Amino acid sequence: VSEELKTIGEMCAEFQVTPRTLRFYEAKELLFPIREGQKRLFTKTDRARLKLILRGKRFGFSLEDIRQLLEMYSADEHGNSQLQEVYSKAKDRLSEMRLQRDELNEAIVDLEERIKWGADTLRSRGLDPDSET
Amino acid sequence: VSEELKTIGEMCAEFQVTPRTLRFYEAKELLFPIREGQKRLFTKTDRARLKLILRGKRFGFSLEDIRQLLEMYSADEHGNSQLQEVYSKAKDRLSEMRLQRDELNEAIVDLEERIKWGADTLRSRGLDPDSET
DNA sequence: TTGCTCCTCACGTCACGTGAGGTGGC
DNA sequence: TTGCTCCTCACGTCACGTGAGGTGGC
Repeated sequence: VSEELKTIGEMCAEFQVTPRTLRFYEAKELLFPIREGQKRLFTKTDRARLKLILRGKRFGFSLEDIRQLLEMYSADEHGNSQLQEVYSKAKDRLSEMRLQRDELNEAIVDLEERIKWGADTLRSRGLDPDSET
Repeated sequence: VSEELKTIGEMCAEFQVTPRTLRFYEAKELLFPIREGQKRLFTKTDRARLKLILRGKRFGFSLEDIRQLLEMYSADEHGNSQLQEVYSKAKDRLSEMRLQRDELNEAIVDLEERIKWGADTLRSRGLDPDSET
């Protein structure tokens, strides 16, 4: 189809990243856009990989971790033990994320209390906590 | 009491950080250990602050963000306008944290699905997903 | 010609890691 | 003297941010 390849600008718009980030990922061998002279043209595969990269980053993986994971995905057909490893790493990550969510909830409650205290303190000094001044 | 003050080594053991990290936080004015000549002695207050620093970091806040939050927790001494400012910044942080919690929940659901998919794929290849090998 | 998007260096930043080389007290 | 812990530079690293200076096509 005519819209198979995307420019760096189109990629940035679609994935909410900067050009620097995409060039950086290419330098780190996470993406492999077609080179038309100097210009880069990103394929469907690049877009799929970028999606996984950004997701991996949200899960707290380093780019090097992600690069290895992407290699495993491409060696999908012959990589049983590799898939096992990714699977078990993902499970570890999941429990870490659940822990982090619980801590985050605690911290939110904690900060809410502190903010209430701040508002009370300001009011006790005759001030309006939420004034625009 | 006699165990009020802790050395950098004791702090590192208690909080699972390196000496470099504690010195770095002091340089960035997040911690204020007593200086006995060259040596540092960390107070109860430093320990309370470090706890909050490490928690903030797990939530992805920058050290500068955290420094401002810490001011909120010791805002008693500050003037009215200072307290106002810290109060409104804390409210900003709170909404960021709520956003982050929502994103984290999304990511958890996302990863749970992928893990299920991985387990199914492994089983379809006649493998036990949760084997120890 | 003017705008727009793209490019390549290459230095800056943030939060530390990691030696190098030295001090002080049991 | 030997170990141990502490210290101060100061360069290295990771994941980019941010100009500087230039190209190519509508």
